[in-house]
Amino acid sequence: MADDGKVTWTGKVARQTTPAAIASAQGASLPDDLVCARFNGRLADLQEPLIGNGTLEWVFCDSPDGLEVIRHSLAHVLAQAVMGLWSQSQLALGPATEEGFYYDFDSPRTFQTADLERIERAMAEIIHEDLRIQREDWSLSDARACFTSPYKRELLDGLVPDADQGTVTVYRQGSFVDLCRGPHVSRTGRLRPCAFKLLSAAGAYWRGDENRPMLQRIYGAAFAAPEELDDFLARREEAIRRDHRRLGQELDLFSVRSEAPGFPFFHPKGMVLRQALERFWREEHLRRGYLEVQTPVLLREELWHTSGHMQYFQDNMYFSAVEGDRYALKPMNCPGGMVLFKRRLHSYRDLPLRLAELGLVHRHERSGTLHGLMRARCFTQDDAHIFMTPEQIQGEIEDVLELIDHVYSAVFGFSYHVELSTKPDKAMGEPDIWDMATEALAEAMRAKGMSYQIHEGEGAFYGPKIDFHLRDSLGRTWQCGTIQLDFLLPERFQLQYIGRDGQRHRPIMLHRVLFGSLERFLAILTEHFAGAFPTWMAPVQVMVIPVYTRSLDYAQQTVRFLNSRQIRAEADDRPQKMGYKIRDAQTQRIPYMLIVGDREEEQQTVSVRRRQEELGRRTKDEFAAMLTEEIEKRRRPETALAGLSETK
RNA sequence: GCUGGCGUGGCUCAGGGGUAGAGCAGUCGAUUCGUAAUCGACAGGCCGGGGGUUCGAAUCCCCCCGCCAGCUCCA
Repeated sequence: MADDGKVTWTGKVARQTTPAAIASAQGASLPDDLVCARFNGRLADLQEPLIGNGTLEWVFCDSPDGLEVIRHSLAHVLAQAVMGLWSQSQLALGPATEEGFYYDFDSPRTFQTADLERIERAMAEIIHEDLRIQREDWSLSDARACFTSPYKRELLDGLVPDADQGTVTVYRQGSFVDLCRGPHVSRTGRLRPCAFKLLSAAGAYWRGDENRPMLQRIYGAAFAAPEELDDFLARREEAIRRDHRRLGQELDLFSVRSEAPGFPFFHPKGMVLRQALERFWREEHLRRGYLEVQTPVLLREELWHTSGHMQYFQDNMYFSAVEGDRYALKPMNCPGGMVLFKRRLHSYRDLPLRLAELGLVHRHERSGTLHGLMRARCFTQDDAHIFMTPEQIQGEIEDVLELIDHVYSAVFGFSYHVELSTKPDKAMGEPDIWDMATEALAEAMRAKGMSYQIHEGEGAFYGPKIDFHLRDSLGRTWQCGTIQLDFLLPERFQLQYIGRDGQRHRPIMLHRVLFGSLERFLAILTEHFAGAFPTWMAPVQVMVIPVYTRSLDYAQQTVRFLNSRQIRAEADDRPQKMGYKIRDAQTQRIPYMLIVGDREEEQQTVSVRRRQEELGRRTKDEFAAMLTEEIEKRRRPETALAGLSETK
C-alpha cells in the first residue's frame, strides 16, 4: 500500500472481508494516517465487511473525506467525555463541520467556559486509552431498547432501516455506544496526531427548529495537524482584530448605541467613507444610463397591500399612524419605484428605464440577530429598478452582470461566486411565471459563460434571483449583490407602456443591488482592508507631522496646499514628539504621513511615509500629483493585508 | 425571539457587602525632539435602569434594558 492515497485495489470481495484485511493481505501494516476506505464510491470503516465486487480506495487523513471522518470521530469522543463527566446528559446529534465538529446535548449541567478545559482533558484521556471503535449492526428493536434519549428515539423513528434486515448501525468505544451512520477511525488512538480544541458552548435548537427544545451545543475545531489548528486559531484572532465594530470604534467611524438598537450612527469619518463609496457609485451608474431617484421612506399602508408586502413581509415592517392614516416604513424600495413609473404613461422608447436609488430601508430584525453594520434594522440599499420589454431582458441582465464584475473584481479586488436562488415556499405568483424568470436569469449567465450554483428555495417572495457572494482577505464569503427578475409587481401595479404597435403592454422589471447594503459593504471593506482603506476612501488621506513646534506653520501651509487640491489632509499640531504622532497616524491607518522639519521647509519639500514605508523627499507638487493620480484611479493597496492592525 | 455569558469614567479593564481604582484618551504646564508611545499635574464615574435583602449594596436576589457568542432569521 502506498501512502499517497491513490492506490486502489480492485477485485472480488468475499463476504465478511474488510478493508483492513485487504490491507494486511497486501503485506503492510496499517499506516497511522489511514482513516478509512472508499468502496465503490461509499465511505467504509476499515473493519466493515464489504459486500460484492468493487474498487477500494484508501482514504487518508489529509483528504477532505478523511478529515471529515476524523472530525466526526472526535465528536463521538466529545460525547463520551461529556457522558463520563455528567452521566445524566442525553445525546442528540454530533456531526463534523467546516472547521471541526460539534455535539448537541440535553444536560442538567449548564456548560460553562471552564468546563471546556475539563472536557478537553477527558477527551485526551479517551484518545490516550486507544479504545477500539467498533461498528455493529443492530436490529431496530434492540436499538429502540438501548437508546432511551428522546432525540435518539426520534432519529431512529426517522430512519428507514435496511428493507431486508431492518438494522441500524451503532458505534461502540469502551462503554460508550452511539447510534451513527459512520464511518469512523478504527481506534481512538488514531486521533492522537490530530489537533483539536473546544471553542465554545452555546444553545442550539433541536433539529434547527425554534419551536423545539433548545439543547446545548459544544463546538470544537479539529485539523489533521497542529499547524493547521494554529493557522485556524490565528485567523480567528485576526478576524477579531479586524471586526468592523471594533475598528468602527477605534477609527471613530460609526457606532450603534442603546438609544437606537440596530440603527447605526455614522461619525464624521464614517461619513467620508460612505460619501466616497456613493460618489463612486454615482459615477458608475450615470455612465451606464441610470437615472437617480429618491422615493419616500414612509408610505401609506395601502401601497403595501398592493405590493404584497403586507401579506409576505409584515413581520419585518414598522408601522405608524397619523391623522387616522396608517403608514409603513419602507422595507424595500420597489413599490416606490413602481409609483414613480406610473406617474405617467410610458412609450416603448422610454425603455429600458433604469431608475437607481440609494434608498434607506427599515426592517424589524429580532434583537438577537443584530450585528453592527452587517445586520442592522435600517440600511441603505444601492437599488435600481429597470423597466423593460421582454426583448431587453437578456441584454439588461448581462449589463448588470458586467457592472457587478467590474466593481467587485477590478475596483475592490474581490473574487466571488454566484448562486441562482429559486422559488421559496412562501411566494407569490404562478409556478410557470417563476420558471420563466428563473430560466431567463440562468440563460443570461450561460450567455456570459459564468458558472453558478443553484440555491433551492432562497428567492425573494416576488421573484428568483442571482446572488453574488464575495470572498474577503480572510477567506470568508459575504452575500452582497443580487439581481432579481420580477414579472409580478408590474402586474400587481398594472404597469403599462405603449408599444411600437400602439397597444398597451406590461413591462418587466429587474431589481438589482450591487453593494447590497451600503453599510454592510462598508463593514466588509473595513474587515477586508483591516481598516487600512485605499487612499480614495480613507477618511484622512494625509497627516502632516511637524518635527518641531516651529515647523507647524509650514505644516499648516502644506495642509492648505493639499486641501486646495481636494486632498483630505490634516496637521498634527499637538506638542508631542514626532514618533508619537507617527505611531498615532499609523494606528489610525492613515495612508500617508508627511514629515516636515527645517530641511523640508528650506527646500519647500515634504518627506513622504506611506504607511510603514519611507519614500523619501518630494516637492509638494510631485507629492500632490502622485496622490491625485492614485485617488483618481482608485488604486488599492498591493495586498489587502497592508497596514495591519498589530502594534510593533 | 431563544440559550448562555457580560454591563464600573470617552476607550480598555481591576475591585465582588464597609461607601471607587489603573492605563490610554482629554485639559494645563514643562520638554524642541528626524520616522511606531517625553515627563509632571489636573479633571473626569448616582458602578446600565428599577425594585428588594441589609445598619450599610458596584458587590447578594428579582424584573427590565443593552451588548457579546451560538441557534433561528437575513442585505
